[in-house]
Amino acid sequence: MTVTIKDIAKQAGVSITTVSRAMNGYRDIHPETRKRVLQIAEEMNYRPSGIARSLVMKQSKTIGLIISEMTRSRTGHHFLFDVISGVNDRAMALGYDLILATTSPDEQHMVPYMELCHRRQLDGVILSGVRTKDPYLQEVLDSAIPCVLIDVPLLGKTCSHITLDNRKGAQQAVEYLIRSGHRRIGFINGHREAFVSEERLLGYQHAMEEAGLKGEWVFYGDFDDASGREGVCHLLEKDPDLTAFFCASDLMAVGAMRELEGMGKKVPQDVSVIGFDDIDLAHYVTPMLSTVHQPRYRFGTQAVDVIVGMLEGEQGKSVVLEPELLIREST
Amino acid sequence: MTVTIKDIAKQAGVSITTVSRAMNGYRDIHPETRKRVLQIAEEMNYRPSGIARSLVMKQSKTIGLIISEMTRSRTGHHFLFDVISGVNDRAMALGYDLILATTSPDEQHMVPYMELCHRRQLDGVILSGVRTKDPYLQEVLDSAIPCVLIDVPLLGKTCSHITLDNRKGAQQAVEYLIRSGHRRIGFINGHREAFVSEERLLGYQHAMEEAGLKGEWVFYGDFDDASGREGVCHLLEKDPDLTAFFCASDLMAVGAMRELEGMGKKVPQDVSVIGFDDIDLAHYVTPMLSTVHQPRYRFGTQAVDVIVGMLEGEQGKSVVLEPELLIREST
DNA sequence: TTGTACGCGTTATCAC
DNA sequence: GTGATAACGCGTACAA
Repeated sequence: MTVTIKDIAKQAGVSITTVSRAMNGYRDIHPETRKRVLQIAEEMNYRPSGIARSLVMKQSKTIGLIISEMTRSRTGHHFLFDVISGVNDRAMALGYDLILATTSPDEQHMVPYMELCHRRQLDGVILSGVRTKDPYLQEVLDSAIPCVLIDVPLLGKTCSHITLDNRKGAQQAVEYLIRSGHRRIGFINGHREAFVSEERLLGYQHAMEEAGLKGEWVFYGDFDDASGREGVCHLLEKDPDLTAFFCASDLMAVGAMRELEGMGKKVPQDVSVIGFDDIDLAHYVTPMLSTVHQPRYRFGTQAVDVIVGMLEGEQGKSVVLEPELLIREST
Repeated sequence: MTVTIKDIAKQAGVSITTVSRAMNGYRDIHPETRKRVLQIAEEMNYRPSGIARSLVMKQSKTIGLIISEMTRSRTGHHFLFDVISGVNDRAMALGYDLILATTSPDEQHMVPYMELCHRRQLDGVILSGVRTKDPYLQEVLDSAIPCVLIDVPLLGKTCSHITLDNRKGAQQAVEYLIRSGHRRIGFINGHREAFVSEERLLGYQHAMEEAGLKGEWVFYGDFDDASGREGVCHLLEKDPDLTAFFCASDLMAVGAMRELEGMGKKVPQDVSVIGFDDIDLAHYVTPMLSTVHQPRYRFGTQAVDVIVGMLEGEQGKSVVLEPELLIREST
């Protein structure tokens, strides 16, 4: 038997209205009464029902974190955990509960999405892992419920996004390689459906052009280590004289290093490798991987802040975090 | 304006009762009517409110995943992500929503715990990261709501747990080292407040005794790589002739390897190292780490299954998963 | 300062 | 087969 305000009311000899007022800290109530009510509530071990409250208040104090392809891609692991962690911490701190959900790209016809939103009356939603041309992105935009996209640059009245300055990050990495004397630099990118891939490519190209370097050695992988290996093979085949690789993920960078080792090339003596993300792995591998750091945890906390901002009437906005180039042993 | 069954009722010219029946697939309703109602619902883009439903049904179709010290310990990362992933997938598949929450050991006087349970009317709860002597464990046990503990061997009417056969896992690892000819084997354990630590110690001791080995070289760390390094120093100081280390986590094992390298010892030529967990990192480091595999994802899926089982009236039970020794390059 | 009464969106129990 | 109507637990005009 869960105890409700009605029980408390009876016990305290007042009406439920009074109990409700006491609980919610209204001032137009006799201090004596409030004290008594509060004490009785305490004694009876009363716990308010968020469910009932949501129903009448029309807001659930809940935000949803929807992740695309969470399980499928081993890749996401390192990135996602910190994002989840950040979202969770910030949401809790602000008094929101967090509902976690996932979609596969196939079934994400917005059906499960909108359904979840209404079913749980989500106050706001954070989307991660969405591909640029996901069919239901438009629906998200049209929807009235505030949402923030991670790494997808959509903007709307109730739609914000948060991302890293990927172009700048890539540019810094490549510029560093160039300053280190490299001229023939391969770029192992992520898949084409990721917005970040476009941006990182732009950064790569820009840095190369600025330095007056002509060639363009680009391979499209899938962010995982296997495609890092592929990338090395593929690019080296096109040009055996490459002396450096910039990879769009640490996992691909590690794969690249392993492949290079297998081919008898030393990192960083013979060829330099630089990654992207700065996952834990980056400083556990040998040689320790130079990389572009992403403040993943902050992606999460900021996402929540942006949502709450929109809940308070702010327009959708664009948050761009700063990358940070970390030089370790692989360059 | 969210559309409710009332709107549909009006539109269809029937009562809300009929609508409700149509939606929930009752049979005592005219096929024609049901069809019409369903179609109108579809047209109006109706989404049922789980909130309202929960209120009257007294069950929310929601399970909570409560993680202790999620952010604080970098250690948990690799273990937790897969657990979360498993819980999420299985919960979704079974029609449950997942609420994620965290506690710090300081403030976990059950207040936030029980509060969350009632606030969201959780049908069941999964706890991870709890330390053996957390004060509020008892409360969890007493509570009427079904819960399953991960890696804490409590049992009750509505309380199950799920864990690995840690003793066997440790034993297998140490036995392997012994079979490989090692006699002086150090054990770098996790902290004392973890149940798994006790079990792994037992496994280590058992294997040593079985082989008639007398010495016992044990160090208590904290599961992270830093304490792996410490462990090596500490134990080697006590006995410079140790030729192998069994570590209660992969992270500690990696730390141990790094420390050994720093001391000029080759792994595995001079000394063998074996870890526990089988996190991704294990096969990215050089040399690739031999370790005891934990089916983390299954921890998650099983946990959900157990909860649902209890929801259907089953008693609390104990699920023990099988470890698997993975031999790679560090031994 | 306090109480009455209504509504939030559903399901369930009755009648009809 | 279908429709009132009463819950579910809470917030809140409006009265008193």
